[in-house]
Amino acid sequence: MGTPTSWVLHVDLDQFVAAVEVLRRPELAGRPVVVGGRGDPTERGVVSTASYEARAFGVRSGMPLRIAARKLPDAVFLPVDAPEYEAVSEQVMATLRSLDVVVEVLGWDEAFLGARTDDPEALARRAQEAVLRETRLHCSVGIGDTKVRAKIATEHGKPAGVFRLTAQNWSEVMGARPTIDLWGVGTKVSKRLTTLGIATVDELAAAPVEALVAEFGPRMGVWYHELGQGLGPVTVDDTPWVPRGHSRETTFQQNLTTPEQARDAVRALAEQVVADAEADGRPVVRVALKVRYAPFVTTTSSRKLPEPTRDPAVVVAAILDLAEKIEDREIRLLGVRAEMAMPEDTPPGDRTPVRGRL
DNA sequence: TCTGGGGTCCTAGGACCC
DNA sequence: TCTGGGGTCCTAGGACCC
Repeated sequence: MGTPTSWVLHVDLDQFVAAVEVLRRPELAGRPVVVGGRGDPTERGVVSTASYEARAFGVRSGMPLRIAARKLPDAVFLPVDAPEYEAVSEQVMATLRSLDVVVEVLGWDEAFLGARTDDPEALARRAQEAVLRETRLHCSVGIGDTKVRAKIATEHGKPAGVFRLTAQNWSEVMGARPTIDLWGVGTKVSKRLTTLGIATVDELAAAPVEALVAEFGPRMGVWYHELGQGLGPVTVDDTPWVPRGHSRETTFQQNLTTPEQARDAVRALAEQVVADAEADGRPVVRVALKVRYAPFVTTTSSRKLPEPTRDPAVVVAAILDLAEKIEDREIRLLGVRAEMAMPEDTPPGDRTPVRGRL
Protein backbone atom coordinates (compact mmCIF):
# COMPACT_ATOMS: atom_id res chain seq x y z
CA MET A 1 0.00 0.00 0.00
CA GLY A 2 1.08 3.61 -0.54
CA THR A 3 2.03 6.24 1.99
CA PRO A 4 -0.98 7.61 3.89
CA THR A 5 -2.13 10.97 2.53
CA SER A 6 -4.34 13.67 4.10
CA TRP A 7 -7.90 13.62 2.84
CA VAL A 8 -11.04 15.61 3.41
CA LEU A 9 -14.27 13.63 3.41
CA HIS A 10 -17.68 15.31 3.34
CA VAL A 11 -20.53 13.29 4.78
CA ASP A 12 -24.09 14.34 3.88
CA LEU A 13 -27.18 12.51 5.10
CA ASP A 14 -29.63 11.75 2.30
CA GLN A 15 -32.95 13.67 2.57
CA PHE A 16 -32.16 13.90 6.29
CA VAL A 17 -35.25 15.59 7.69
CA ALA A 18 -37.67 13.52 5.62
CA ALA A 19 -35.76 10.34 6.44
CA VAL A 20 -35.99 11.04 10.17
CA GLU A 21 -39.74 11.51 9.88
CA VAL A 22 -40.09 8.23 7.99
CA LEU A 23 -38.00 6.44 10.63
CA ARG A 24 -40.52 7.20 13.36
CA ARG A 25 -43.51 6.73 11.06
CA PRO A 26 -42.66 3.70 8.93
CA GLU A 27 -46.05 3.79 7.23
CA LEU A 28 -44.76 6.87 5.33
CA ALA A 29 -42.05 4.87 3.57
CA GLY A 30 -42.37 5.17 -0.19
CA ARG A 31 -44.82 8.09 0.05
CA PRO A 32 -44.07 11.68 -0.98
CA VAL A 33 -43.23 13.50 2.27
CA VAL A 34 -42.80 17.28 2.49
CA VAL A 35 -41.50 18.79 5.73
CA GLY A 36 -41.78 22.54 6.20
CA GLY A 37 -43.16 25.35 8.33
CA ARG A 38 -45.96 24.24 10.61
CA GLY A 39 -46.99 21.50 8.22
CA ASP A 40 -49.93 23.47 6.83
CA PRO A 41 -49.45 24.01 3.10
CA THR A 42 -52.01 26.83 3.07
CA GLU A 43 -49.75 28.96 5.32
CA ARG A 44 -46.77 31.15 4.47
CA GLY A 45 -43.75 28.91 4.72
CA VAL A 46 -41.21 27.00 2.66
CA VAL A 47 -40.18 23.40 2.14
CA SER A 48 -37.42 22.35 4.49
CA THR A 49 -36.86 18.90 2.95
CA ALA A 50 -38.80 16.80 0.45
CA SER A 51 -38.44 13.03 0.19
CA TYR A 52 -37.15 11.60 -3.10
CA GLU A 53 -40.71 10.56 -3.95
CA ALA A 54 -41.79 14.20 -3.63
CA ARG A 55 -38.75 15.50 -5.52
CA ALA A 56 -39.80 13.37 -8.47
CA PHE A 57 -42.75 15.77 -8.79
CA GLY A 58 -40.55 18.85 -8.74
CA VAL A 59 -40.82 19.72 -5.05
CA ARG A 60 -37.59 21.29 -3.81
CA SER A 61 -36.11 22.72 -0.63
CA GLY A 62 -36.89 26.41 -0.29
CA MET A 63 -40.02 26.21 -2.40
CA PRO A 64 -43.11 27.90 -0.92
CA LEU A 65 -45.35 25.31 0.70
CA ARG A 66 -48.30 26.56 -1.32
CA ILE A 67 -46.48 25.79 -4.55
CA ALA A 68 -45.48 22.36 -3.28
CA ALA A 69 -49.12 21.62 -2.47
CA ARG A 70 -50.14 22.69 -5.95
CA LYS A 71 -47.62 20.32 -7.53
CA LEU A 72 -48.38 17.49 -5.18
CA PRO A 73 -51.68 17.87 -3.30
CA ASP A 74 -51.55 14.28 -2.05
CA ALA A 75 -48.17 14.62 -0.34
CA VAL A 76 -47.86 14.14 3.40
CA PHE A 77 -47.12 17.60 4.83
CA LEU A 78 -45.35 17.60 8.19
CA PRO A 79 -44.20 20.39 10.53
CA VAL A 80 -40.50 20.98 11.23
CA ASP A 81 -39.51 19.29 14.50
CA ALA A 82 -36.10 20.78 15.16
CA PRO A 83 -35.47 19.12 18.57
CA GLU A 84 -35.97 15.69 17.02
CA TYR A 85 -33.54 16.39 14.17
CA GLU A 86 -30.98 17.78 16.61
CA ALA A 87 -31.18 14.62 18.69
CA VAL A 88 -30.71 12.35 15.68
CA SER A 89 -27.92 14.62 14.42
CA GLU A 90 -26.08 14.14 17.71
CA GLN A 91 -26.19 10.36 17.19
CA VAL A 92 -24.84 10.74 13.67
CA MET A 93 -21.97 12.99 14.75
CA ALA A 94 -21.11 10.73 17.70
CA THR A 95 -20.95 7.80 15.28
CA LEU A 96 -18.60 9.71 12.96
CA ARG A 97 -16.37 10.72 15.88
CA SER A 98 -15.98 7.04 16.79
CA LEU A 99 -14.12 6.47 13.50
CA ASP A 100 -10.75 7.90 14.58
CA VAL A 101 -11.09 10.97 12.37
CA VAL A 102 -11.34 14.72 12.98
CA VAL A 103 -15.00 15.77 12.68
CA GLU A 104 -16.05 19.32 11.76
CA VAL A 105 -19.82 19.65 12.03
CA LEU A 106 -21.40 21.84 9.32
CA GLY A 107 -25.07 21.45 10.05
CA TRP A 108 -27.68 18.97 11.24
CA ASP A 109 -26.92 16.61 8.40
CA GLU A 110 -23.37 17.15 7.27
CA ALA A 111 -19.80 17.14 8.46
CA PHE A 112 -16.24 17.18 7.19
CA LEU A 113 -13.95 14.34 8.24
CA GLY A 114 -10.20 14.79 8.21
CA ALA A 115 -7.98 11.72 8.11
CA ARG A 116 -4.68 10.36 6.87
CA THR A 117 -5.20 7.19 4.89
CA ASP A 118 -4.11 5.53 1.66
CA ASP A 119 -7.65 4.29 1.00
CA PRO A 120 -10.20 7.10 1.46
CA GLU A 121 -12.92 5.09 -0.31
CA ALA A 122 -12.65 2.39 2.34
CA LEU A 123 -12.98 5.04 5.06
CA ALA A 124 -16.02 6.49 3.28
CA ARG A 125 -17.68 3.05 3.17
CA ARG A 126 -16.89 2.49 6.83
CA ALA A 127 -18.53 5.82 7.67
CA GLN A 128 -21.63 4.93 5.66
CA GLU A 129 -21.91 1.51 7.28
CA ALA A 130 -21.46 2.89 10.79
CA VAL A 131 -24.06 5.61 10.32
CA LEU A 132 -26.52 3.15 8.80
CA ARG A 133 -25.96 0.65 11.61
CA GLU A 134 -26.30 3.19 14.40
CA THR A 135 -29.08 5.40 13.03
CA ARG A 136 -30.68 3.50 10.11
CA LEU A 137 -29.93 6.54 7.91
CA HIS A 138 -28.17 6.56 4.56
CA CYS A 139 -25.52 9.11 3.65
CA SER A 140 -23.38 10.09 0.69
CA VAL A 141 -19.67 10.80 0.99
CA GLY A 142 -17.48 13.10 -1.07
CA ILE A 143 -13.71 12.66 -1.02
CA GLY A 144 -11.46 15.59 -1.85
CA ASP A 145 -8.05 17.14 -1.48
CA THR A 146 -9.73 20.41 -0.40
CA LYS A 147 -12.94 21.14 1.49
CA VAL A 148 -14.54 22.67 -1.61
CA ARG A 149 -13.81 19.59 -3.72
CA ALA A 150 -15.01 17.19 -1.03
CA LYS A 151 -18.24 19.14 -0.59
CA ILE A 152 -18.96 19.27 -4.31
CA ALA A 153 -17.98 15.61 -4.72
CA THR A 154 -20.83 14.58 -2.42
CA GLU A 155 -23.41 15.82 -4.93
CA HIS A 156 -21.98 13.35 -7.43
CA GLY A 157 -22.24 10.50 -4.93
CA LYS A 158 -25.94 10.86 -4.10
CA PRO A 159 -27.78 8.87 -3.13
CA ALA A 160 -25.84 6.65 -0.75
CA GLY A 161 -22.69 6.70 -2.89
CA VAL A 162 -19.05 7.79 -2.76
CA PHE A 163 -17.28 10.11 -5.21
CA ARG A 164 -13.72 11.41 -5.34
CA LEU A 165 -12.93 14.88 -6.71
CA THR A 166 -9.32 16.12 -6.73
CA ALA A 167 -6.96 18.27 -8.76
CA GLN A 168 -6.74 15.27 -11.13
CA ASN A 169 -10.38 15.26 -12.28
CA TRP A 170 -11.59 18.73 -11.24
CA SER A 171 -11.68 20.23 -14.71
CA GLU A 172 -13.02 17.06 -16.30
CA VAL A 173 -15.93 16.88 -13.81
CA MET A 174 -16.65 20.56 -13.14
CA GLY A 175 -15.00 22.56 -15.92
CA ALA A 176 -17.97 22.77 -18.29
CA ARG A 177 -20.52 23.41 -15.55
CA PRO A 178 -21.98 26.84 -14.77
CA THR A 179 -20.38 28.73 -11.91
CA ILE A 180 -23.56 28.51 -9.85
CA ASP A 181 -22.76 24.84 -9.27
CA LEU A 182 -19.88 25.98 -7.05
CA TRP A 183 -20.33 26.05 -3.28
CA GLY A 184 -20.51 29.73 -2.41
CA VAL A 185 -21.68 31.06 -5.78
CA GLY A 186 -25.37 31.93 -5.91
CA THR A 187 -27.64 33.57 -8.45
CA LYS A 188 -26.32 37.11 -7.98
CA VAL A 189 -22.63 36.34 -8.26
CA SER A 190 -23.08 33.92 -11.15
CA LYS A 191 -24.91 36.69 -13.06
CA ARG A 192 -22.20 39.24 -12.30
CA LEU A 193 -19.62 36.73 -13.50
CA THR A 194 -21.56 36.27 -16.72
CA THR A 195 -21.34 40.00 -17.39
CA LEU A 196 -17.56 39.62 -17.09
CA GLY A 197 -17.72 36.91 -19.76
CA ILE A 198 -17.32 34.10 -17.22
CA ALA A 199 -20.01 31.42 -17.48
CA THR A 200 -18.28 28.15 -16.69
CA VAL A 201 -16.02 26.84 -13.96
CA ASP A 202 -13.13 26.53 -16.44
CA GLU A 203 -13.61 30.17 -17.44
CA LEU A 204 -13.60 31.24 -13.80
CA ALA A 205 -10.43 29.24 -13.19
CA ALA A 206 -8.76 30.98 -16.15
CA ALA A 207 -9.93 34.50 -15.26
CA PRO A 208 -7.22 36.89 -14.04
CA VAL A 209 -7.48 37.44 -10.32
CA GLU A 210 -7.15 41.23 -10.83
CA ALA A 211 -10.41 41.31 -12.77
CA LEU A 212 -12.22 39.42 -10.02
CA VAL A 213 -10.75 41.64 -7.31
CA ALA A 214 -11.83 44.74 -9.25
CA GLU A 215 -15.39 43.42 -9.42
CA PHE A 216 -15.81 41.76 -6.02
CA GLY A 217 -13.22 43.26 -3.69
CA PRO A 218 -9.97 42.01 -2.24
CA ARG A 219 -11.25 39.04 -0.31
CA MET A 220 -14.17 37.81 -2.39
CA GLY A 221 -12.26 38.32 -5.65
CA VAL A 222 -9.40 36.12 -4.47
CA TRP A 223 -11.85 33.59 -3.02
CA TYR A 224 -13.73 33.21 -6.32
CA HIS A 225 -10.45 32.91 -8.19
CA GLU A 226 -9.49 29.95 -6.02
CA LEU A 227 -13.00 28.50 -6.09
CA GLY A 228 -12.88 28.13 -9.86
CA GLN A 229 -9.90 25.85 -9.42
CA GLY A 230 -11.46 23.92 -6.53
CA LEU A 231 -8.89 25.42 -4.16
CA GLY A 232 -9.51 26.66 -0.64
CA PRO A 233 -9.22 25.54 2.96
CA VAL A 234 -7.93 22.03 3.58
CA THR A 235 -7.77 21.79 7.35
CA VAL A 236 -10.64 20.05 9.10
CA ASP A 237 -11.13 21.83 12.43
CA ASP A 238 -13.05 20.20 15.24
CA THR A 239 -12.87 23.07 17.72
CA PRO A 240 -16.34 23.65 19.09
CA TRP A 241 -18.43 26.24 17.34
CA VAL A 242 -19.07 29.50 19.21
CA PRO A 243 -22.09 31.38 17.88
CA ARG A 244 -21.54 35.09 17.19
CA GLY A 245 -25.04 35.97 18.21
CA HIS A 246 -28.67 35.01 18.47
CA SER A 247 -31.62 36.09 16.42
CA ARG A 248 -35.35 35.58 16.28
CA GLU A 249 -37.57 36.37 13.38
CA THR A 250 -41.13 35.77 12.40
CA THR A 251 -43.20 36.05 9.26
CA PHE A 252 -46.74 37.12 9.87
CA GLN A 253 -49.52 35.11 8.30
CA GLN A 254 -51.32 38.42 7.89
CA ASN A 255 -49.21 41.52 7.32
CA LEU A 256 -49.05 44.00 10.18
CA THR A 257 -50.75 47.25 9.25
CA THR A 258 -50.26 49.66 12.17
CA PRO A 259 -47.24 51.04 14.06
CA GLU A 260 -48.76 49.76 17.30
CA GLN A 261 -48.79 46.20 15.99
CA ALA A 262 -45.21 46.56 14.84
CA ARG A 263 -44.02 47.88 18.18
CA ASP A 264 -45.73 45.07 20.10
CA ALA A 265 -44.26 42.47 17.79
CA VAL A 266 -40.76 43.91 18.11
CA ARG A 267 -41.08 43.90 21.88
CA ALA A 268 -42.17 40.25 21.91
CA LEU A 269 -39.24 39.23 19.69
CA ALA A 270 -36.83 41.32 21.75
CA GLU A 271 -37.89 39.48 24.89
CA GLN A 272 -37.24 36.14 23.19
CA VAL A 273 -33.79 37.13 21.98
CA VAL A 274 -32.92 38.54 25.40
CA ALA A 275 -33.81 35.17 26.92
CA ASP A 276 -31.46 33.52 24.39
CA ALA A 277 -28.76 36.03 25.29
CA GLU A 278 -29.15 35.33 29.01
CA ALA A 279 -28.90 31.59 28.39
CA ASP A 280 -25.76 32.23 26.35
CA GLY A 281 -24.15 34.05 29.26
CA ARG A 282 -21.88 36.38 27.30
CA PRO A 283 -22.70 40.10 27.23
CA VAL A 284 -24.47 41.65 24.25
CA VAL A 285 -22.36 44.11 22.24
CA ARG A 286 -24.68 45.01 19.37
CA VAL A 287 -28.33 44.75 18.39
CA ALA A 288 -30.00 44.63 15.00
CA LEU A 289 -33.49 44.87 13.58
CA LYS A 290 -34.70 43.52 10.25
CA VAL A 291 -37.96 44.67 8.70
CA ARG A 292 -39.51 43.17 5.60
CA TYR A 293 -42.17 45.44 4.22
CA ALA A 294 -44.78 44.07 1.86
CA PRO A 295 -44.39 42.89 -0.74
CA PHE A 296 -40.73 41.93 -0.27
CA VAL A 297 -38.40 44.78 0.58
CA THR A 298 -36.03 44.22 3.47
CA THR A 299 -34.20 46.83 5.52
CA THR A 300 -31.83 46.26 8.40
CA SER A 301 -30.49 48.58 11.04
CA SER A 302 -28.06 47.90 13.81
CA ARG A 303 -26.30 49.63 16.65
CA LYS A 304 -23.27 48.90 18.77
CA LEU A 305 -24.12 49.32 22.43
CA PRO A 306 -22.10 51.95 24.36
CA GLU A 307 -20.73 49.08 26.44
CA PRO A 308 -21.27 45.32 26.58
CA THR A 309 -24.20 44.46 28.82
CA ARG A 310 -25.99 41.52 30.35
CA ASP A 311 -28.91 43.69 31.44
CA PRO A 312 -32.04 42.45 29.62
CA ALA A 313 -33.77 45.82 30.01
CA VAL A 314 -30.91 47.63 28.28
CA VAL A 315 -30.96 45.21 25.34
CA VAL A 316 -34.73 45.41 24.90
CA ALA A 317 -34.59 49.20 25.09
CA ALA A 318 -31.87 49.31 22.41
CA ILE A 319 -33.93 47.13 20.07
CA LEU A 320 -37.05 49.21 20.65
CA ASP A 321 -34.98 52.28 19.87
CA LEU A 322 -34.08 50.82 16.47
CA ALA A 323 -37.79 50.15 15.96
CA GLU A 324 -38.42 53.91 16.05
CA LYS A 325 -37.25 53.99 12.43
CA ILE A 326 -39.90 51.54 11.21
CA GLU A 327 -41.96 53.13 8.48
CA ASP A 328 -45.73 53.23 8.55
CA ARG A 329 -46.19 50.59 5.86
CA GLU A 330 -47.45 47.03 5.78
CA ILE A 331 -44.97 44.61 7.34
CA ARG A 332 -44.50 40.94 6.44
CA LEU A 333 -41.62 40.01 8.68
CA LEU A 334 -39.71 41.25 11.69
CA GLY A 335 -36.41 39.96 13.02
CA VAL A 336 -34.21 40.98 15.92
CA ARG A 337 -30.65 39.98 16.68
CA ALA A 338 -28.28 40.25 19.60
CA GLU A 339 -24.57 39.91 18.92
CA MET A 340 -22.38 38.63 21.68
CA ALA A 341 -18.91 39.54 22.90
CA MET A 342 -16.56 37.00 21.35
CA PRO A 343 -13.53 35.59 23.12
CA GLU A 344 -10.44 37.78 22.67
CA ASP A 345 -8.88 37.60 19.23
CA THR A 346 -11.44 35.30 17.66
CA PRO A 347 -10.24 35.08 14.05
CA PRO A 348 -12.59 35.75 11.18
CA GLY A 349 -13.93 32.75 9.31
CA ASP A 350 -12.06 31.09 6.48
CA ARG A 351 -14.80 31.79 3.91
CA THR A 352 -16.02 28.21 3.99
CA PRO A 353 -19.65 29.09 3.37
CA VAL A 354 -21.10 27.46 6.45
CA ARG A 355 -19.36 26.80 9.69
CA GLY A 356 -20.48 25.38 12.93
CA ARG A 357 -23.75 23.90 13.82
CA LEU A 358 -27.25 24.96 12.83
C1' DT B 1 -44.98 30.57 -7.89
C1' DC B 2 -43.89 33.82 -4.24
C1' DT B 3 -40.59 33.34 -1.29
C1' DG B 4 -38.95 30.37 6.72
C1' DG B 5 -35.77 30.92 10.29
C1' DG B 6 -31.20 30.65 11.91
C1' DG B 7 -26.68 31.71 10.81
C1' DT B 8 -21.75 33.74 8.67
C1' DC B 9 -18.76 36.92 6.28
C1' DC B 10 -17.68 40.91 3.14
C1' DT B 11 -17.98 45.67 1.09
C1' DA B 12 -19.02 50.55 0.64
C1' DG B 13 -19.14 54.82 2.44
C1' DG B 14 -19.50 58.37 6.12
C1' DA B 15 -17.54 60.42 10.35
C1' DC B 16 -13.70 61.53 12.67
C1' DC B 17 -8.75 62.05 13.68
C1' DC B 18 -3.85 63.30 12.84
C1' DT C 1 -10.88 79.40 -2.31
C1' DC C 2 -9.67 74.98 -2.50
C1' DT C 3 -8.84 71.82 0.25
C1' DG C 4 -3.47 65.95 1.05
C1' DG C 5 -3.37 61.22 2.54
C1' DG C 6 -3.71 57.69 5.74
C1' DG C 7 -5.91 55.43 9.42
C1' DT C 8 -9.87 53.62 12.48
C1' DC C 9 -14.57 52.91 13.76
C1' DC C 10 -19.23 52.46 12.66
C1' DT C 11 -23.67 51.39 10.10
C1' DA C 12 -26.26 49.72 6.21
C1' DG C 13 -26.78 46.46 3.00
C1' DG C 14 -25.65 42.35 0.26
C1' DA C 15 -24.67 37.53 -0.62
C1' DC C 16 -24.50 32.97 0.62
C1' DC C 17 -25.43 28.55 3.24
C1' DC C 18 -28.44 24.75 5.58
